[in-house]
Amino acid sequence: MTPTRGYHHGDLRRALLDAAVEAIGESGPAALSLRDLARRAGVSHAAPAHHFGDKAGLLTALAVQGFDLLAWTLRDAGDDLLAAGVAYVDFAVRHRAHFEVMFRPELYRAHDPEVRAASDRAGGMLRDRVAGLPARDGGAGDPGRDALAAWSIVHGFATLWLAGALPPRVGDDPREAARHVISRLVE
Amino acid sequence: MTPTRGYHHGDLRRALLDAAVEAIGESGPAALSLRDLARRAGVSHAAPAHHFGDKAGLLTALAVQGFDLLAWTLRDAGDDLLAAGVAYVDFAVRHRAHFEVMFRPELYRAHDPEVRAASDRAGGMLRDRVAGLPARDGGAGDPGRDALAAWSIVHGFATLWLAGALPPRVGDDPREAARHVISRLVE
DNA sequence: AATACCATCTTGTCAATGGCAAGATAAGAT
DNA sequence: ATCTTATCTTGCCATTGACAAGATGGTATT
Repeated sequence: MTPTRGYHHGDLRRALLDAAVEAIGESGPAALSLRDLARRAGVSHAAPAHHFGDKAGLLTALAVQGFDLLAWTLRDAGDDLLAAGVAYVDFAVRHRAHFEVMFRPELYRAHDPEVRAASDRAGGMLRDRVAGLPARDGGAGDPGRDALAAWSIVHGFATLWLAGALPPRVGDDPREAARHVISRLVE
Repeated sequence: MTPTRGYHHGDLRRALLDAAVEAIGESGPAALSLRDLARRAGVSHAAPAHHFGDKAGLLTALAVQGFDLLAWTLRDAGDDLLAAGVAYVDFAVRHRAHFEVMFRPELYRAHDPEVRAASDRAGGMLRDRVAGLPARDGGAGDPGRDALAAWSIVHGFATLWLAGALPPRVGDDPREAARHVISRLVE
C-alpha cells in the first residue's frame, strides 16, 4: 500500500492522523498514546513530535480536519434544515473520532487560528440552513435563537447517541431516529 | 476541618471524590491523576487503590454520585418541563465535573449496577416532566419522541455551553439562555 | 559535481503515572 | 489477650510524554 520503505516515511503526517482516528475509534481520545500511533505507523516513538510538537498539536490538526469535514458534509446536505440536521448526526456517527475531539477543547489548542477558521466555516453552514426556517407560528422567529435551538438538538442527540445513553427503543439507525427528533422542532 | 491526624485518614473515600471534582474542574477528566488526588488528600500514592481499585473505579463512584445529584435536582425543579430543562442545564454548569464524567462511559464502568440504577432514576425524572407536555398542534404527541427531543435539546445546549463552543452573543447566564432555547421547543 | 542546508526520523534519557505486591498500623471482634 | 480485618505505606515495574542530541537523505546553491 504505502511506499514507506526508506528512512523517510513519505507521508507520516497523514499516516499518524489516520492512525489516530483508528485508535480513538477503539478507545476514545483520552486513551490516545503518541507512542502507539508511532508503532502503528512503523516509526520510532519520537517521530510524531516533529510533525505535531506534542499530543495537543496532533489533536489540533485532527480538530481542523474534523471541522472541515463537517463543513463539507453540511454543504453537501443541501439547503433543507432537516436534511442538514440529519447530516450533522450522521457525521458524528461516521466520524466519531473527529467529533469527539472537536468538542473537547481541553484536549487541543482551540484558539489556534486554523481551528477557528474551520470551526467558523462549519458554523456558517449550519446558520445558513437555519435561515431557511419558516418563522414560528405567531412569533417572529429570532434566527439566532432558532439556530441555537437547532444546533442544540442535533448536537445533543448526536452526543447522547455516541455516549450510548439512549434506550434501545430508539433503534439502531441514527439517521432515522434523528429525523424523528428534529422534526419535533421544525415541523 | 477534617480530623485526619492519625495513620488512618478517617474519611478518605469522600475526600478523594471531593478532590476529584476539584481536579476535574481545573483540567478535565482526561488529565485526572490518582497520585494527584492522593497528594491533595495528604495520603500516599497507593491509598486510592484500596477504596476504588483503579481510576475507572473512582470515576464510576463519581458517575453514581452525579446521576443521583441530577435526579434530586430534577425532582426539586418541579413538574414543569421548561423548569426541568433549565435545571438540567444548570446542573451541568454547576456540577461540571460530574456531568463531564457521566456522559463519557469509556472513562468508567457504565454497566455497573449502581450506575444503571442511578442513571435510571435520573432518566425517570426527566421522562415524568415530559409527560406533562401538551400534544403538539395537529399530531398526536408521541411521548417517547417528545422526551428524546427534550433531552436532546437540553443536553446539547449544556454540552455546547461547557465546551465553550457557543458565540459570545448568547450571553453569560446559562439559565436565561437555556430558557430561550427550550421555549423554542415547548412554546 | 561538490558543498551547504534543512526537513525528517532515530536513539537515549528523564520525570510522572497507573497498577501491583508486600508490609505496617490501627480498630474491632472473639 | 489474641485474632481478624480494614486501612494506609513503601517499593517496584512498565508505559507514557517530552526533550536533547545525533543520524539520514533530499534539495538548493555554487
